Amino acid sequence: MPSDPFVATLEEWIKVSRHRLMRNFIDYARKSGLSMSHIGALFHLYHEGTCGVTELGNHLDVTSAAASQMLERLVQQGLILRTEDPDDRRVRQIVLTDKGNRVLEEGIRAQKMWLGDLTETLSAAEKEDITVGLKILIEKVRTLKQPVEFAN
Amino acid sequence: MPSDPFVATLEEWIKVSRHRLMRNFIDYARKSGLSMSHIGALFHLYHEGTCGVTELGNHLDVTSAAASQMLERLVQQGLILRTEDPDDRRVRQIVLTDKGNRVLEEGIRAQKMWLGDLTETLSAAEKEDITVGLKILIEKVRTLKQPVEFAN
DNA sequence: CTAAATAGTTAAGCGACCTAAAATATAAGG
DNA sequence: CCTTATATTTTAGGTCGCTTAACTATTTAG
Repeated sequence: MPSDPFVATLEEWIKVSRHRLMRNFIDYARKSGLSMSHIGALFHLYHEGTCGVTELGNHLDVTSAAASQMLERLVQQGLILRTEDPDDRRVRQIVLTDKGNRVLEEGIRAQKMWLGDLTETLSAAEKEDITVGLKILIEKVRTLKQPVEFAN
Repeated sequence: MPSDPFVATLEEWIKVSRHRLMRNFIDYARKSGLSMSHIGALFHLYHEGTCGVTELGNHLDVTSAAASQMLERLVQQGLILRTEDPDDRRVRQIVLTDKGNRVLEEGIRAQKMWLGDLTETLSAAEKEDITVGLKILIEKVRTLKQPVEFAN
């Protein structure tokens, strides 16, 4: 129970929206047949653009052997592309394919539909008030130091 | 590219916070050693309070045999309790134990820490603006019809 | 009382995914 | 050139989680 009413409101909002995001995420994972590791890998690539096998393994906290095997499956499913780094031929450059990108975007679609439903219940004045607050939040989150090993 | 600036802002906020929530979630899943199904089951119980084996299987989209086996593991880990329904002795009543609750709350803590960091960067006026907007959002989400089979 | 339906568990088999260890290829430093 | 370090893959072996099918227990309907 935080004393700051702002913190209480923010926590409440995160709680409410987390329930929705989690459901979307879990349902999506099951429907797409992707494991936690797969999703972790695809999202890392989605945000980072490219990375090597060992690097991805570190990120997911598995051995490079495990990462190699998992990536092989993703290659076979056509979700990622694995090419040689011309600068250091020991390294593989992993990138999402168009199909991989589409699979991820699909997981995001359910959230957009939810937002659409939400928007319909709001008046113009309410939208304006919310927009003001969210714009501040977005700006601050962007400048906030990232606790994990990569940036947004 | 939505024409409504409100929708654009809301989508942007969800995008920014989703990145953070996903990372928290995936890291948490790996650290706690829980599979996607485990987490799906625990969260269902967290929100619903109790349910039967087959019911949970339907929710997670697996057979009742799979649900039974998974719940057996969760029982052994002390995360859930499985008792007989006195009204229909074929049915089992599944509930979270205190330990199960603690494990879930732990997954939520990382988010609270992030919010704490965020709060420190805000002025009182900014907090006020954000609070106004979020309170509207929370209220609307609460009254929004749930698309899935359960309520918040 | 008996037959059919329902809830859950158990058993066998399979694929996914992880690890450790060995193998392969490349790079970097004397 | 030779050694050592680095990046990845392959192999062998174990555990997990899923399915189908068979089985037990209980309830419901006739």
